[in-house]
Amino acid sequence: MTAPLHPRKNPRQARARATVTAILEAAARILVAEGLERLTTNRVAEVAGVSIGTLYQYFPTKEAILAEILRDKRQQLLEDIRAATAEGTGEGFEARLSRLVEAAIAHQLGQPTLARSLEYLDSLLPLEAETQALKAAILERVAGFLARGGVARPDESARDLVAALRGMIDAAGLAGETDRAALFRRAMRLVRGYLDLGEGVSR
Amino acid sequence: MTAPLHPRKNPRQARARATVTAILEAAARILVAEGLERLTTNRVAEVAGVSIGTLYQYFPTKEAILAEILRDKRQQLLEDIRAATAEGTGEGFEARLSRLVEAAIAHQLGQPTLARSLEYLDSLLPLEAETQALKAAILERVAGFLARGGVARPDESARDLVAALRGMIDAAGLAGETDRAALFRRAMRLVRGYLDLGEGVSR
Amino acid sequence: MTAPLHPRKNPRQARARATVTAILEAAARILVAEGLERLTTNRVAEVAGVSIGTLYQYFPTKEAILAEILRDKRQQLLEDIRAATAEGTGEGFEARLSRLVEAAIAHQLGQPTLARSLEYLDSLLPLEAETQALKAAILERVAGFLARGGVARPDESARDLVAALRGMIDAAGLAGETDRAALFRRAMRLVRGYLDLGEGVSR
Amino acid sequence: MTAPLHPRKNPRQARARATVTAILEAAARILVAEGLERLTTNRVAEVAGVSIGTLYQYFPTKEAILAEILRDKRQQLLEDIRAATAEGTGEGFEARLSRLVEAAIAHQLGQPTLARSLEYLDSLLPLEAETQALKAAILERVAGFLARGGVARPDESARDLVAALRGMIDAAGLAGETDRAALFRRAMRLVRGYLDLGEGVSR
DNA sequence: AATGAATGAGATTTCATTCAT
DNA sequence: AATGAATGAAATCTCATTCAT
Repeated sequence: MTAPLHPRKNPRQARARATVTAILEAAARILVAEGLERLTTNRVAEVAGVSIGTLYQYFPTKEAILAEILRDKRQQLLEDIRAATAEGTGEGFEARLSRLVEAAIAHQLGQPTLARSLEYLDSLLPLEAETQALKAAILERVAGFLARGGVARPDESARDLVAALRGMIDAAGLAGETDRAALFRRAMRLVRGYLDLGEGVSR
Repeated sequence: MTAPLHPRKNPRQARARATVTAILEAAARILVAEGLERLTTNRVAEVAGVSIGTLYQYFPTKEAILAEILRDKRQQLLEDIRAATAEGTGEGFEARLSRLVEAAIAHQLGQPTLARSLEYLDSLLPLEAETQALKAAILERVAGFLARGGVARPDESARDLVAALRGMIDAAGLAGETDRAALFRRAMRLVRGYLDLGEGVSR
Repeated sequence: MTAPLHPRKNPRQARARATVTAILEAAARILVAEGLERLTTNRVAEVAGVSIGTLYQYFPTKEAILAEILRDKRQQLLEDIRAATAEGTGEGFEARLSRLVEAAIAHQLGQPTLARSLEYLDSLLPLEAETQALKAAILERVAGFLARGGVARPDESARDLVAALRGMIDAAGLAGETDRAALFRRAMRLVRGYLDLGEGVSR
Repeated sequence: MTAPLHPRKNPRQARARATVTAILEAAARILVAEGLERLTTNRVAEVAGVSIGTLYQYFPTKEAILAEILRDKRQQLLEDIRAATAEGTGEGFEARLSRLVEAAIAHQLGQPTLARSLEYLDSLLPLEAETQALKAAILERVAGFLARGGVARPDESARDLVAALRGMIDAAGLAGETDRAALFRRAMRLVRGYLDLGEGVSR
């Protein structure tokens, strides 16, 4: 129930690191192609080309594998958001906002099955602190950015916008939409509208 | 996989109807309280107070039960949307839009676990035609409403708005928000902004 | 860890009761013939002639099966001891003592592997209250009997005698001894000696 | 099953001897603290501070480790019994008997978990010849001692007494008894009674 | 119509042991 | 001599579904 979601061993040798990578990639591949319910530890091991015993050397439970993937994805998103909202680039608020929305689209549009599965996972597992912290850090970063842009109630706004964007991008992905530029324009309209930024040039 | 998702029998007698209702309510209750992965057919039967054999008299598979619940929910949402967007009430576009958003909040905010589970189910199952048709009908109805309001690309806009609203309301529910009026105001801001309706009186 | 050791279902139909009996008998048979470490749930189901699923309908864990067997054995021993030490039969202390020793031999000598396994189990499992209570009841009954016979420190003496007797009978069984009369005479010598009863006629 | 239970290598070098000792001590420690079922070869290696590969350099199977521990314990008991029953010390039969019982208590009372596990092991494994021979040697030594004291059927008596004593001491240990002097008095009563030695001064 | 006993494929996980380095 | 990554048979247990009554 409160089983550890952390990896079991820190792989020391190069071979071991390759094995861990293979397992994570295999699991992600299955998630992308078939979804959560088709992902079994046996299948992960098989796709990764390792034995089931090896898988369990590095991950104490199936959930630990999934948690690791989710953590990786979130970590990556957080870094993209940091880059998009970084200070001192000479860019204005709106330019940064654009890059934020672009990052969200890049993060989500490619693999809707994976994104959906991970999101469902998040509500499913009593996720360990670090992954929850990443989620909080993402919201915090966005809220900070909004606050510097003069937005009222930045925490609430960050939550609203992140969730609305995710919903919209996810639906577009499921509907098979691939024109990122068009999606970006609509997403910007949504965000700017919520923030009462007026017409803007990016329209 | 290609098993029929329709109920096996058309319950004609009162007792049979009561049994079907009990099963659906039991399943919904489990979904609300514990989520999809804790829902087993044996548990549904137990909670419903019928035997597992009886359950399978009325539903050919577990998925059929879930599909029925999803169908019911969607049917209800469709009707609420129809009522909100009905013509000839003397109301204007914006008033109807408000009622649409209110319907969405009413539909989603109460039971986030249930809503999440059903949404995940939707992406999970090869859902049967009728349920998919309901989803399409909902989008179509919203698109028609938007078109009558002069919105360009109504299909795309309907999909965007429904998805963004769902994401935002869902996140608010998970975050424990209960102030519907405040949520409504922000949702309206989102929708009006996307539709470029200008400031408005926010109702 | 603290999983329930009680049966899962109370079998209502005759068939179900027969199944439970078959499972318990199969487990006991494996214990007698091969010992604890060869006993697996799959083997128990196979020997019982039921499917593994059926086994788990009635017993939540492997330990629950073993606990039930141990409980049954103890219950039976307790009843034999009660009969042996019952009041109002007109018998004297020594005659009852003889019957007590006879009961111990009858209980233990036949199936040394079973007895050893169950004893080891006892120290292994955090056995549930009822089984522990039976153990205590047995000691209490013997202690009460000794007290009525004028023995000092009856609790301590009961524990000593029960344990010493069990050890001796167990060793005799393992060594292949089958002459119960001879074993009985030595056991009586042990017990009478410990109790300082002098030569006695039963020698 | 028919695998050799002897160590694989004769550790000639000091380091190798230290490794073997570390492994045996680690296994014993786990046995004392957690019992047989928690003892795994990987855990033994970890606790011993060596790699699993190294462990298998010195012991062909897990059982070989356990057999070695049992052999050591038995060897030690045999030596204690030899010392207790040695001739030419000017002591009489009863004094030697006392020292025998003291040796048994010293051997068994301290670590009931270890003792239980080893005893169970004995009945479990097809133990290798040397360990069985030690067991026989112990009984033989006790039987010889009893024979010199004029006891009839010395082999049988040795088996009975050793087993009864072990049972009694084991139960006292499990019950948490720590007063060795009191236990010794009762043990002597048991032994003297069985041997018909009369009241005695109980030392 | 209803029951509930029974099924068994399949999932997760462990652990003694091997072998390339 | 030592390491530790890798193996895979085998164990426990679940749960959707069937079918005799």
